[in-house]
Order: sequence, then C-alpha cells, then structure tokens
Amino acid sequence: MHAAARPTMADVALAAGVGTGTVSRVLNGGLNVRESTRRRVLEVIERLGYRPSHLAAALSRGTPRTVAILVPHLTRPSTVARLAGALGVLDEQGYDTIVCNADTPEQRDHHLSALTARHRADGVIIVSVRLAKDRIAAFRRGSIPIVSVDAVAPGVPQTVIDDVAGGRLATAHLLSLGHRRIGFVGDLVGRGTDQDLGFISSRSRLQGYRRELAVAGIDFDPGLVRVGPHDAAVAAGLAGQLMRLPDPPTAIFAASDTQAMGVLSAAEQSGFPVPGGLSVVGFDDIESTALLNLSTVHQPLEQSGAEGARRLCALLLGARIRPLRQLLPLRLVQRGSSARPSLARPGGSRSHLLPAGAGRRALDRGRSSPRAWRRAADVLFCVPSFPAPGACRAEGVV
Amino acid sequence: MHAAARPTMADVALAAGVGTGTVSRVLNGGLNVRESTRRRVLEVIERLGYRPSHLAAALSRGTPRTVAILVPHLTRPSTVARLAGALGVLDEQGYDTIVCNADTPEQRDHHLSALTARHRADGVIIVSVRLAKDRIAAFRRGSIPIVSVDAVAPGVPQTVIDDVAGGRLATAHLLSLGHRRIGFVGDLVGRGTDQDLGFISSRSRLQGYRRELAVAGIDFDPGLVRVGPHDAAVAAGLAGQLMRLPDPPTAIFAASDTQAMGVLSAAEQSGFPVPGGLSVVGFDDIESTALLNLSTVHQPLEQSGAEGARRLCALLLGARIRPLRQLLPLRLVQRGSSARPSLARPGGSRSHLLPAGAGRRALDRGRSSPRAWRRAADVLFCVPSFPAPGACRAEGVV
DNA sequence: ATCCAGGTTGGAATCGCTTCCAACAGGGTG
DNA sequence: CACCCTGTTGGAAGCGATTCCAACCTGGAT
Repeated sequence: MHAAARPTMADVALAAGVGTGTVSRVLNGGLNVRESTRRRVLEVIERLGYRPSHLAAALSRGTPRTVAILVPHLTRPSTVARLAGALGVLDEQGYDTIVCNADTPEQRDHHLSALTARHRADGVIIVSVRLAKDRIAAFRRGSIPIVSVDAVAPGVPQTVIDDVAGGRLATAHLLSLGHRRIGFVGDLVGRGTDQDLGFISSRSRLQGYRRELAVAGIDFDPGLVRVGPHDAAVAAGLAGQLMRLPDPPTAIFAASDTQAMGVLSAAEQSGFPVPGGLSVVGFDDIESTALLNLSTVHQPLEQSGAEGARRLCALLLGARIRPLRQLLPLRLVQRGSSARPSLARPGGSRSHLLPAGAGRRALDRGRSSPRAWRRAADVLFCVPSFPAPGACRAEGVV
Repeated sequence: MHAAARPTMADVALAAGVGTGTVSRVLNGGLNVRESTRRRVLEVIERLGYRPSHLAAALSRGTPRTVAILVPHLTRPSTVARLAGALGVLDEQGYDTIVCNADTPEQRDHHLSALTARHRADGVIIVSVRLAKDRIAAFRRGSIPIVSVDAVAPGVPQTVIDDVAGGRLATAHLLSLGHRRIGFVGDLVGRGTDQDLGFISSRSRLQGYRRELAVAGIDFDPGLVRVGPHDAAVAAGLAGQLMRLPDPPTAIFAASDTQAMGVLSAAEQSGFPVPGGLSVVGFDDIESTALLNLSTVHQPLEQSGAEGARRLCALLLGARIRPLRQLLPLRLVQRGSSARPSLARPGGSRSHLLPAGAGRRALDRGRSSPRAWRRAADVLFCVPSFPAPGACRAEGVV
C-alpha cells in the first residue's frame, strides 16, 4: 500500500473502481457523471492526494497555455510596471507566464536561443529588447507567435511610444517656460544589439530634443549633452558636470525618471534649488516621481505590457494583428520640478533667458504641426484621450 | 508538402530516413551518432523548422524543471529585488520560472489553489505571504516542495530576517543620536491572512521599536505611532499628522523605505529640514535610498530570493533542509537623513532632548545583550559578516 | 573465414492525461 | 414488447518526446 511515486489517474481509477475516462470527466467540468460516482472519485482523489499532471494534460490536449516574457533589467521600475501589466492580462486569460530576465546581452541571447530552440511556450512577449533580424527569423521559422513591447521589430506586432515626440514634448515644455539653455542627460547607447541590450529610446528622445530646439531656433550645443550608463548615480555625476559649466543650463531633460532622480540629487548637492535654480524634466512617470514632485513625460507603462499581452492572446487565437504598430499616447505631467527660469542664479549669466512669450510661441508652433505624432503610418487604438503635442496636464503636488 | 501543423520528431525521422531514436540522440548530446547521420538530421530539422516539444520531453523524461514563485505586489521595489534574486539562481540551475503575482487576497488564493490543485511546477517559492495552515497542508498532501521567503511558516524551509531586531536597530540608532521623541509610521496590519495579504513585518518592527524604547527607559507614546495602507503618499500624510503635533517627534522611523520616502516628502513640505528638523530612518535599503540619502536598515533582499531558490533546488534534489529557519543579517546604513536632533526646531519644545551620551548608552546596552538576534533557535548560515546588533556602517553620500 | 567488441541504428514501450467511440442501463413511447 | 433516446461508463488510441533493447554494421584479432 506504500506508493512512493505520485499517484496517477490510473491509480485513482483503480481505487475508485472506475475507468480513467470517468476520472478525467470528474476533473474537468464533471459533465455527464452521476453524482454518486463523482463523489466517490473525488473522495479517492482526496484520500490519495492525487494531483493531475499539468504536463500530461497539456500534452494530451495540445494546448500548453504557457507564454514566456523576456524582460531586460527586471528591477527597473519601468520594466516591472510593464511586466505587471502583462501578467495581469495573462493571468486573467489563464496563461502561465515564464519570466526570463536578462541583465546582460549574454543572458538575452541565452534566453532567446532557448525560446526558439524548443517549444516551451505558446508565444513570447519581448520587452524593450531590439531583436536582430535573424532572431525574428528564428521565431518565424519555428512559427512561434511573438509580440514586442517598447521596441520596434519589422513584421512583429509591436506596442510602442514615439520617443522622438516624447523628447519634443519635454523640450517644448521647458521652452514654453522660457528656458533657452537646456541640458540633456541620457544613456550611453551601444553600437548595436550585440554590444549592449540595444536600448535606443534615449537616443530617440535626444533626437526629439534637438528637433524641438531647432524648431525654436536655438542652436544645438553638444556641450550640454551628457550620456553614460543608465544609472541614477551616474546621471547625478553627469548633471554635476553640466552645473559646473561656466554657463550652466537652466534646465535639464533626463532621458528617464531614474536618471532625473540622479539629476535632482546632484542639483541639491550643487546648491541649485529646483526649480528655482534648475528645472528638471524626466521621462516615464514611474511611481516615485509623483512623490519627488518631478515633472515628466508620462508613458503608459503598465498598459503597454497589458496591450502586448492582449495582442499576443489574440495572435494565439489565430487573429491577424493589424496594424502591426500600436502607438501609445504620451503626455507631459507638470509637477514642481519645472518652472520659469529664475533671474537670480548662482553665477549664471542671464543672456540666454527668454521672455515668457518666446517659449510659449515655440510651444504653439509645435502644437500646430503634429507631424511627429503621425509619423508611424499605421496608428492603431488611438486612445480617446490622445493629447495634442505639447499638451500639458498640471498635476497637484502630492 | 504543405504541413500546417508543427512538425514532430516522427516527421523529422521520416524525412531524414532514420528512426526517432536517432533524432532524439542528435538532439540531446548526439552521443553515438555517426557524424554524417548527425548532419543529415540537423539539416532536415533546419529545413522543416522543427522544434522539439518541451512538454512532451518533460513528460517523457519525468522532470519538468519548472518552478513557480508567488509574489505579492510585484511592483514594489523590495519584491522585485527578491524576485530577481530567485530568478538569477533558477535560471542558472536551468529551471523555468512561472511568476504568480498577487495584489489581492483573492489573487493569492486563486494562485495557491491552482498551484496545489494541479502539478504544474516541481516546487514553489512563496514570497512574503503568510500561509494558512491548511494551505501548507495542501502542499504537503500533494507533496509539492515549497520554501518561504520573508514569511515564517511552520515546517517549511524559510529565509527570513528578524524584524523585531530590525526595529530595535533603527530605534537604537536614533536613540544613540540623542533622539527621545521618535515617531513610527507603518502599515495597517489586517486581521489575518484572509483580510489582507497578511504582511506582519511592520508590526514586528513596531514591536522592536517599542522594545528598544523600553530598554532606553522611554515611555511608549501611542500618539507617535501612525499606520495606514502601505503607500508613500499615505505615509506622507501620516508623517504630516505627526509633525503637526504640538510636541512633534524629532525623528521618525518608517517601517519601509517606500514609506520613509513619503515621510521625507512630508517633512520637506512641512518645513522640517532633514535631518536638521527631523531625522528619518527607513527599512529595506531599496535601490533608491542611496540616492535619497536615506538612513535605513539594510536587509539582503536579492539575497533572500536567491537563498530561497537555492534551498528549493536543494529540496528538489532530495536534500533535507536543516535548520528550517535561515536568518539573514541586518545592518544599519547611516546616510544623511539621520543626525543628532538640532536645538532649534520649528516650535518644538526641547525638554525631550537627551545629552548625546544618553542615547549612546542606550545603544551600548543594546549591544551588550544580543538576545534579539538569537531568538530563533535554529540559525543557519550565519553569514560571516553577521554584525553585532547596533553595528552601524556609515556610507558616503552618493 | 570466423568471431567479437563496440559503435550505430530502428522501433517498441512508456510517461499521464484527454478524447472519442462503443456499450450499456433505464425509461418513455408506439 | 420492441425501439429509440439520453445519460453514464470503460477502455483504447493518441499527444510527442525519451529510453531501452535488440539488431546490425564495422574492422581488427584469431
């Protein structure tokens, strides 16, 4: 009577004096099973501590109902938000979710290889990772459905934002406040997908910054741009460099909130009061920004994960996803870290300050040409509240 | 030549003119297969885009190599750190990890039921969730190996910290600086495991706070204790209440860094400079605390997840885990948010300030009786650097 | 030429479940 | 009483791999 191994369905059937088919029926819905039989089987199951093997069931049924999600730098707040959004949807849809974290290109490659080499998941969500062409091809060859979130990928359903427009949004905001010397602190961007994890959002945001400066008729000053590894402390150091400049910027646009936090910390340390001595604008609107009273460009992080998951589910159901590129809306959230440049600054010259009207004009100009928002030909799900470029929503201080 | 369905091993064998056994051999190691055959099979695999079914392989082999991890409130920084630690180890050991996020008791129960009802994972890591007795029994009946991280559970291998000692550590630090009126901001603790997710660390830390006050001979003042839902904004509100007291505290101990951030924000808003007007100590030492210059009680978050995973792996290999309770070390990290109380405070009386020596004495007293650190009879893995209670490590401002 | 060791190979049995089909028990109905 | 319909049941045939065993080559030793 001593069975070391896990009891199987056959054991249960035997012990209950029924066939395996009946046990299966009891387990799944219990349709067309006499109540007395049902109880007897359940009683035996309970007594034996029988647990059906998910594996065997899935194999037999042919539907694993498992998806994998590949995320880089799991611990970053923006990544977690996306992951949480995806998990919420996948849970609801009854999928098990395998999470693959990649902090290095090696880990990323390892996971990608594993994912394409064997059929372990019905589908895969790729977050913030730029896929090389041959990687995409590998998924296609294995006919593994994939969707991408926060990264473009040719031919793959993708849920993204317009980083260039975001950069313009932040810059336009600062310009509208009257700033003319605006610094940029961002990521060091690797040579490609092999060098680092291939994040390019920082570069795109810088591009938007430059474009918006150009629109406002301000010359681009490379000396005001600092980049380094994505890390708050590093960003603090870079911001410190900017503030030590003979003619320091009156505002800094950071490519992410994490980096903006570093900038805030550096400002405090360098004696630049925020926003009096320095305005700061971040990007992402992660949870802690509200507390820090940081002005930032809001992007729907959690929603991006959820949308990616939804699209993958649709894909798994055989739907055709059109259009491929789903663009999520951005909006500027103005909090306490950005204001009009003060006239009294530690040692700074004042020559670059604009009258308030000038910046406002620049903003208006931006608003009147929403090209940046339409660049992606195939915009789907235009969320009702899709804001006009340059639109600002003030948020009360928490 | 048009096969809609995924090709199977049989298809490959047929196309390559070999048996399924040979294909399998090529796939796994390729021992004892002639090189020419190997190439032929690989070529067919490539041509057909064949990907072996993980499911079938796992079933056949009998080893799914999948574990599940249940985490509450995935987006909290402390949770993510634990998850990342666990994922690192599990990846390395070749396990797939299914992540179950629970933001509500319903989700928790749903996941727990699913986990015990079917055999979908070889083992389960439970993070920060207090398991009811019958839940533990369910796992035991199904003979599903589990380990617990950051939560005690009778009879289950657990990786925890001594929250009471942590509370003492923080309080002793503030006492040693000369504070006598010390506020506490923590979580609202639900009635049990059904009410909320059953976090009780805040309560234990409060207990440590009270105990250390008692040791220092200071009467406990319930008016200095505020609790609410775990949220920075809420904590800010609670801290605001404390600061508006006729005789406000000179220091606040927050039960978590998230809450401490709220306290910092409230202090700034209420015009209490930190640390001049208010000292603040948090708990956890999450990543952003260094940047905020927040003094805090450091607990090895990532390591806790890693240790839990390691122990689960050992369990899966049939090892017997002894002792059950693994206690991780705590240490106080002093940064810029805590200092001796200043004599000039906004409207506060000074009667409660101690000469510096008194607090120091309290600390020394704490150090001389390290009972709190030994309470758990079965301390394993006494990490070499296990610090004496009250030990402080100063950390440079980033 | 015979024999044998050892490297290759094919294919059946197996893993634990789902599912389908045939069989059977009742109970109306004509 | 024959007949059919519905509700219930047992059991065989997959699902797609792994694994084991027997069979089949080699070539070198006898």
